Amino acid sequence: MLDLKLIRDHPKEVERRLRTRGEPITLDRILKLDEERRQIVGHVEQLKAQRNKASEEIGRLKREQKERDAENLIVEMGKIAEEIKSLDGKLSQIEHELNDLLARLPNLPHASVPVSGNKSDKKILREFGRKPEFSFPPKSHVELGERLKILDFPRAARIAGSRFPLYRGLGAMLEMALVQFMLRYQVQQNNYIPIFPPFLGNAESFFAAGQLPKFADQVYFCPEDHLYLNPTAEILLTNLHRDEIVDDAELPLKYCAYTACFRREAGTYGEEEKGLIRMHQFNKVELFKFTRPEESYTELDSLVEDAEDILKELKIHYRAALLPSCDLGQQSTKTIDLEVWIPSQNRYYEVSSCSNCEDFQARRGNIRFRRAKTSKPEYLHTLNGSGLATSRLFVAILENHQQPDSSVLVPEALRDYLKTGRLQ
RNA sequence: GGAGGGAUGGCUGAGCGGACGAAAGCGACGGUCUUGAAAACCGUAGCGCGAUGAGCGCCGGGGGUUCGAAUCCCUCUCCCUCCGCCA
Repeated sequence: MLDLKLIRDHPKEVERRLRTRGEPITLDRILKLDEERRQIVGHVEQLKAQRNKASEEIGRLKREQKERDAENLIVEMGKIAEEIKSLDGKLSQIEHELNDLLARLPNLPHASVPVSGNKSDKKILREFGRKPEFSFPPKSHVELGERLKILDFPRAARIAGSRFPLYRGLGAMLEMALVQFMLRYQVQQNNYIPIFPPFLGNAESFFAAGQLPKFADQVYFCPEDHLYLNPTAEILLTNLHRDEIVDDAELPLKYCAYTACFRREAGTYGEEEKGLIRMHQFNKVELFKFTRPEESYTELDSLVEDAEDILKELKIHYRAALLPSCDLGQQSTKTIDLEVWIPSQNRYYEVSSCSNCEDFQARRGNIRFRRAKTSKPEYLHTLNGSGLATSRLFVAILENHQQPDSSVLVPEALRDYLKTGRLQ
């Protein structure tokens, strides 16, 4: 959520920056509603002041047994009460629409973000390793998974439907090993506090993180219980400190969490997204930070590096890309993606997306901190990043480390978990 | 799923229609005292809108009754106790 004051004071500037996202955003309606609201508020507050004074007077008169004077005043106030009621009604209507419009506005892109309407205009920041070279035609993870009997899409479809994963045998072990390894690494090497959160959340939580109201159609919802299934632990972790004033001495707070993630993926198709690439359910270890405003961008850089550590440990070729303005998620001011090489498709795929949301979520969730005992609470900044999504990592490991005989070499870092160096 | 009891400031907890933005205690902050600290004593202090003013709003959320609601009514959410069911 953007600060309404900022919109009011610099409407043209805000509009221009929002439009770099490539959406035809206009603030006219918001500005008009804000103006109307302020007018009515002025009027109704005046009436309420009058009412408060009279009510006090009535109380005093009754105590002094001046029933008749009190009675007169009560009759007089009846009219004002009605007027207040009608104005309050109008006001809540206006505020409802205003808040809804505000809640759907995306965050302002950061100055360092490349301005472009073309998603391929990302800036490659750095690469690690190089594309593997094969002396044989490399197979896709789908084919490898079938041969090794570690992935079973037909049976997953029987149980739940298309786009659900089913890992079997060493496949199941590998998936769990990745989760274990990543969680342990981030906790022990990079000092994140591990969290095992609920996998469902309420509407308030989904609103605070920015998922609601705009993206309601992308999440699974249990209407009987008013609960939403977790699409990313970012949402759950954002709400760890909702409606709290965090102690300044604790900042920056670094959390990581494993969760299964569920997404409806409504409206996504694509021949190339075969196998595990885009699922309704996948596993992810999430990194999350609450920081002071002035340190959030250096913390974003270190968060990206923390996620990169995992790919380096697993010896997978990847690149880090700064996304252009048109490719930013609604709550993000700046996003850096990590993309791994997928040989069978001859292209890179995102396995991590690290974003600074500045105070966008903090404002929605009322998450603040206090610099000193006596100072005013301020909104803090929230950052999130995958560290990493296992399902796509699983694909990268299979395809990048495959051998001529269709076996797959297990990266050193995972061998202790699997008790074997090779999937075959 | 059934039956009850709750939700008040950083915390504990009183208030149950008018002098209440809210007693009291603890904690916090400032001061006095002290070589320093503790104790004691004195003082300050909630959050939001608004201009650091006036004013308005906020006692779990939403709605209602009333001239006036922390207080009465309806509804939702959450927590606790008991019964039932269950990994």
